[in-house]
Amino acid sequence: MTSSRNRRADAQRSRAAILDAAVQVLNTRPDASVEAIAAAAGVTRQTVYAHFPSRERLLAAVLDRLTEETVAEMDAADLEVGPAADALLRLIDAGARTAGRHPVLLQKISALPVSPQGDQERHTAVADRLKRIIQRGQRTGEFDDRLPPDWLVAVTIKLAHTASEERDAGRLTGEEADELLRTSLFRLLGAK
Amino acid sequence: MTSSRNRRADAQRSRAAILDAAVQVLNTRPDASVEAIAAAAGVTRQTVYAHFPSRERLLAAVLDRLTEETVAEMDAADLEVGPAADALLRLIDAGARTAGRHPVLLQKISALPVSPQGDQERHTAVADRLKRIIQRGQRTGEFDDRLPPDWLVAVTIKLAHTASEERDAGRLTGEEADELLRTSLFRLLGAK
DNA sequence: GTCATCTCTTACACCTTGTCAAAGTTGTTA
DNA sequence: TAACAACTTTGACAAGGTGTAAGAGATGAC
Repeated sequence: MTSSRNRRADAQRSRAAILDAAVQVLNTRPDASVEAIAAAAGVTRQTVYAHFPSRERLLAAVLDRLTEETVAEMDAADLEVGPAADALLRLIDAGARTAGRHPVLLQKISALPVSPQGDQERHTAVADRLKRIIQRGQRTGEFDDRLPPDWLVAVTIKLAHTASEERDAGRLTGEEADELLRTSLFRLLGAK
Repeated sequence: MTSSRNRRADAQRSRAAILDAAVQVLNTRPDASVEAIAAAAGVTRQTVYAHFPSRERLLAAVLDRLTEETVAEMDAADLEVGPAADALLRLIDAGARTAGRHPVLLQKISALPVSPQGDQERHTAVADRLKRIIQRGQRTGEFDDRLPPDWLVAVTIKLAHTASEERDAGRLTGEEADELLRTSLFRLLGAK
């Protein structure tokens, strides 16, 4: 739904290089300067400003890119197929995998002053897919339907984050985190 | 366990004024400059630096103060008394009340580059109280004991945050949020 | 090959953090 | 109450960040 209509191939390459560099640099140093990002992209700071009007908008574009990545990986996971519980776990796994590739970035940047509106759009992109699975599970009776889907969506995302954090902090192994997350989710959803 | 040994009354007043101002200013503008905070405290920027070696340490001190506040309110809630489920709800209520007084600040600052160590200490202060209740509930059979207390602590905190956010975002009323939180927590804890 | 587009260089204004030194002021203590 | 130490203020500085601007140079598109 966007942008690059009639842009020179040159410009598109620059934009992509900047975004790539931003993802990489910000992932190890979330407060990196525009200068540093430009340098990593092999470009001048002014060129960055030619593509993104401000640092904030650049960060927003980075988040958009990561969200697209995540959504794509989720959509490759055949969410409409099989038991809702399995689809749910596949979706969470897809999300965790892409998020795991950019741990620092997602941890630090997501909580920063980006746009509240864009934040909403990014959120709904993945939330919608989650909601569809939960609703399907409630329709088929796999999940209890006494809790509203929107609430369960929010809670599921938070639980997944919790599991990731506990694993990253070394308080749980990967298997422990997976198991606890699965058990907790099923209790919440009233699965089975 | 700290600091102000033999400090002039003057200095203590300044320090308190700075922290008060910081809480107030940062709550409406989380990225306020040290200058702005100093001005709100009726003090020069250099005076702030006389008390706190850096902006970061000032923010850490602010978080410490809010944590103390929260912990105090929690300890006033008779957590060792009555059914664990009730104590749990009282604790969450105490936390939500103090956190509700500084919504922006807690939302934005907590995720910022403060110290990872101090962050841990702050976290354990409230987590310990939560953990004690959960363990008591598991001992008495009020709660299921198949999930480890540390995990349940982390999840409970996250659920409480979720409820607050959904309420703040206008997607739930206060009562709805309370009810959903209660139901979800009890499912997770295997209450009853 | 021309032209519009994109990039680079250089430069600037402004803000913020952190540091320093010297001159004030105020609390404490004798 | 006088003297001293502790605290605050004023003024100034360096370093580094964001955002803007103009003009010269390079390069893709047609």
